[in-house]
Amino acid sequence: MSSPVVYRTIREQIVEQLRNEVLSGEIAEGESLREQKLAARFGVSRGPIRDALLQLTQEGLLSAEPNRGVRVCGGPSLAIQPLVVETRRRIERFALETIFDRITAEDQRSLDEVLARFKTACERGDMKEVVERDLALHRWIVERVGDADLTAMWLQVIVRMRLRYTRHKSLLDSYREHKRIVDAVRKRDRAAALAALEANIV
Amino acid sequence: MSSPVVYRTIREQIVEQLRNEVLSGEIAEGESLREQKLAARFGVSRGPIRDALLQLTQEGLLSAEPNRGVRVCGGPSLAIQPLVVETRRRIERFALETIFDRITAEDQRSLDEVLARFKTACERGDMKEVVERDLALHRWIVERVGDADLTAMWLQVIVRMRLRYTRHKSLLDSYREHKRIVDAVRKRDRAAALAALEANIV
DNA sequence: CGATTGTAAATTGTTGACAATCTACAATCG
DNA sequence: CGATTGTAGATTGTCAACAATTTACAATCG
Repeated sequence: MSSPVVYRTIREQIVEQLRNEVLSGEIAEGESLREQKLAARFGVSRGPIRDALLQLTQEGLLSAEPNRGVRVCGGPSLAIQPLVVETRRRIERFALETIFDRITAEDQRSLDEVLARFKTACERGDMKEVVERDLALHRWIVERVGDADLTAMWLQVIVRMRLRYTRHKSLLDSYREHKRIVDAVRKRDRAAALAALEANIV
Repeated sequence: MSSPVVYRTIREQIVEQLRNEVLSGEIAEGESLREQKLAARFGVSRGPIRDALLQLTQEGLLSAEPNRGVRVCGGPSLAIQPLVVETRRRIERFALETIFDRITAEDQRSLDEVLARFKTACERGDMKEVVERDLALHRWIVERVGDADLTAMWLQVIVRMRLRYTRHKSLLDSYREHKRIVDAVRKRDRAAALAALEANIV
């Protein structure tokens, strides 16, 4: 889980790069993405660009229309945030309950590592990385269940969630919330872990 | 909503055809789908086939691995069905509550029409069509909200749900459950509509 | 002067070809 | 005889080119 990412295709790399640029706001909402320009930028043919755009469209980050290209979606819908939050809570709660009794020492090390990276991101105050590392911890929990359907549902929910770091005085507050989760898992305190997890998802 | 479907691209057509074949079991679980064979079968180039396969992979029906093609996924995960059912219930309940006070006479006509089609399918006993028409009614409710994020989340849940018609003595029981929803909407009885909707999602 | 038509450029959708990777099987080795 | 290597065919990933559609702007019409 902490192994370096190995890319098998050009598309994977482009998907990840564009996804990060959209999520970080580097590419503005409403902006059109041009296949040919992106192909020139990445130095590849349009094929994998099209694939990447299609994937990100399916993921919910982009919005496509036949013959008219794709646009970056306006951020997640405000109207459904309560439903998104609740859904995410239930998915992650389900995941944590499912894996709780099978957490290994290696799992704990992975969690600690993911948490440490999150701490570093919070200390740096790099919002892009904070978001990435925050979600990485939650993703770790969901993926540990080993059910592709669960992971896929979670992903579709997470891209539609408006993360709110403004509720913290400092980003390290967010780190502490996550630490509470990881510590409770270490102590084998199920109730505390679940409570900490849910408290973090607002 | 009852207007005929107009395809803008070859891909759209292929997506729909393949999706139906997968959902109906015509293409068996675990079976590999070959781009070149499908291209020959549909009489088109591999491009739109690739696009269609990628889309269906993102939808959760297929499973892809770089350089190794795609396979039809084993049906929805059993382990997460309770979560799927609950999630779907909450999404649809949210949708019905949201639209309840803005149902127009035209909306009611659409609902009646969708319901009539479902009744016909149940009478015919054509399971493929039953499923399709069953979901069409629920989809109508969700889409009526007019929030793309909500619809997308619902779609990702619905493909992971194992529909259970075996709980009925007859398919017409399922029709009657749906009729209860539509009738309650007609009577403007919110509580009854919500109860009927949830009773149908098991 | 607003509406309509025509045209060129930009862009997407599709096609066919080549490169890269995988699979299956035969031949060789220890 | 099991393990390894080599080869051919199948298949996917990518590329470049052509066809189809859209966009933007100028010219023409009423």
